[in-house]
Amino acid sequence: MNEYSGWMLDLYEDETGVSFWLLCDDGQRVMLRMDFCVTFYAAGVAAHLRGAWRFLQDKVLQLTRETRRDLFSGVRDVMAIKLSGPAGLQDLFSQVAGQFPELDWYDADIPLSLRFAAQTGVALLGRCRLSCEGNRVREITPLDSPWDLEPEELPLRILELSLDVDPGLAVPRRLQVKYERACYWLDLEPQRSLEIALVSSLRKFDPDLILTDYGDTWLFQKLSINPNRDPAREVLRRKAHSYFSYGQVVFRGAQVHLFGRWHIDKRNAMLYGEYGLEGVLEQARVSGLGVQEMARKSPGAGITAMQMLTALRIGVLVPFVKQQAESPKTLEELIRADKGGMIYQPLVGLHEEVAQIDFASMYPSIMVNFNISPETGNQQANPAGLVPLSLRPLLEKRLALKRMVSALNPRDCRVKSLKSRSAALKWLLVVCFGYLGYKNARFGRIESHEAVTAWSRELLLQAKDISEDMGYTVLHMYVDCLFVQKSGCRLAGDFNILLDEIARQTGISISLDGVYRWVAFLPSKSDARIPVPNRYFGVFIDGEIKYRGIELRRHDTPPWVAGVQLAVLRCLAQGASLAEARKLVPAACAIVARAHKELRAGRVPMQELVVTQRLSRAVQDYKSPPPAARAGQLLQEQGHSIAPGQTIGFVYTLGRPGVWACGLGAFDARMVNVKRYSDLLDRAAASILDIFGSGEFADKRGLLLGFC
DNA sequence: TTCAACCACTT
DNA sequence: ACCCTTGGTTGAA
Repeated sequence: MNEYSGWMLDLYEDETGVSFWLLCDDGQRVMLRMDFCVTFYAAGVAAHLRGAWRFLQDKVLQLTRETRRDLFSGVRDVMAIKLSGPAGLQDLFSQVAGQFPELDWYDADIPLSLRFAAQTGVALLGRCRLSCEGNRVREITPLDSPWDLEPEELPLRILELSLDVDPGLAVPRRLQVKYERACYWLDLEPQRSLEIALVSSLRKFDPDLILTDYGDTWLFQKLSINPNRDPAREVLRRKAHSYFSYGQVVFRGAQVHLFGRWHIDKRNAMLYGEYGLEGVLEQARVSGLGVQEMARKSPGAGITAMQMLTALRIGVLVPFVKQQAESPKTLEELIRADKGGMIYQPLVGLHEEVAQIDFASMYPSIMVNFNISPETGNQQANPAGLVPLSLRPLLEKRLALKRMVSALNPRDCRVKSLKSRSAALKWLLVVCFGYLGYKNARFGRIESHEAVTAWSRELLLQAKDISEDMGYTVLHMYVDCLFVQKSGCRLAGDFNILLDEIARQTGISISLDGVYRWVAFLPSKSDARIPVPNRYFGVFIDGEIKYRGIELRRHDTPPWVAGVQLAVLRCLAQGASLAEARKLVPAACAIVARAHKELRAGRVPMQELVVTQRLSRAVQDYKSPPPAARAGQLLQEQGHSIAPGQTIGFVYTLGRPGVWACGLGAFDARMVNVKRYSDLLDRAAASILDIFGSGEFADKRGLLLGFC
């Protein structure tokens, strides 16, 4: 008998059960094998079940009759289909489900790592102790939990590979290799020598993680080496695809997954930029999904995984496809229910003595506090539902991490990692609400979705009433935040009593985002009398600038325009009060005027003028192609492949087709459409400056140009 | 010049 | 593998 202890790095099916990799406490990386049975279920009318029984009889380890709970329809008689290992489950299931489509199928598509976590209590990235005979595991015990706040640090060996240029824009020539303190460049040609050098680096460093730029979409597509730690495996390749999410088409490049070690392509990872590697690991840890999966999938996949794990633990069947349709509604109910979050239009203009207060994780808190779940009838009195059960630990962990951050000195080296982890958990929480209303979610139900928004409106109105009772004026409310004003209240402490009272009465924690020196709520651009929600900017008492909805926040604002807009804001932020900010308006105008001059003189670098936009469809499917589609067409004519959901970078140019696409080769600076950029800049400047004067910014600019 | 269709983005 | 509106551009009358 051998004993091992360490972290579970990787887990995948093999011929007889599962293979997994352990990062041992003594630094060894070992591969072990374990017997592992898997079960899935079918339910339905007896005749169909008998047919499926006969079909499966000689193909599986065991067939039994059991009773299990379906979240929506209650206890059901089911046929349990047990296999001796996960290998072949997918094939068998698609065969039998194809033959007997009338049956309801359960637990048929649960990721292996979740089954393993549910059965053994050991999750990926978790610590465990093992007893083995040879390389066969006989006993496995968890040594920690994904909910530990400060897990022992995982001593990962990371190898970084990055190209000298974006292969979408130019032909890469060299590859940078980084490992611990080593850092060197390799030539990409001849490929044979590159491969020999890489194989030797892999052997020498034996990394747990290969972190690349464009590894998915380019490098590992091109190379013919096997970068796995498990040499018996081929890499797993997934094709590029586009899908619809968050109301838009998203393009995912092809993927290369490894066995025994991980590959993450930073450029093909969903939200890597938001929370980095720390965040990805945190999401993988709490969701139970593999690191390579979690990095490339949306947080929605993580939430689904967590709900599946909860279902496995509490013995609820996981439907193969969602069973529940929306229950019929009267027209009146439809109209009443079809509302999102509460919005109270802002009072357009500049304001002082204003605080912004936010409910913390409002929607998830509502789901937990009011027991919102498909099976609970959204009644608090019922036993805790599946959705709140899977959400509560997440919510509590994030809160605890945030508390740890605020207890530390901001310069403490642990802060960054804690913040990344907290941001990663936040995304999981945010997406959970959307999933309640998502038609293909396994555990969604539109009534629950609506119950959440109904509660959120109720709570916000409650907060408004409390504020007004306490003598504050509410200037603006938006979904989970409110802006309150009271003369004499200029410091954070002045709002404590209000915060305490709201938290006490609503039962949801609320925090002060900050107190503004001044804040501007902007009107609609088409009609200056009409306020628009959530379009504002302001300066907090500590000098920090906050802005929402203006050009700076948009992805398709060229960096140059965004930069000037930010410079204008920073200029105004130098004033200690609104009165002083007003005095700085001419200086801010001068910044804009100088920027115009730079542009006309051709001194703005091309990269600063690039607009990036996402294509929602194939280039040829546009009826009136926007600039990004025309840029895409140019690229396509040059032989690039352009897929829906892909992001295109382009510069506005003179004449037809009016754009130049990044990746086309040489750019002629004389082609820049100066008028177009000039207008974009004026618009961005006007977004900030118009509110400071009664006249149009454009008029003042004309005057100011005379001075400059 | 006006207007409706179309499109991308934000929260 | 999340739902739903506003600001801006295009292209035809």
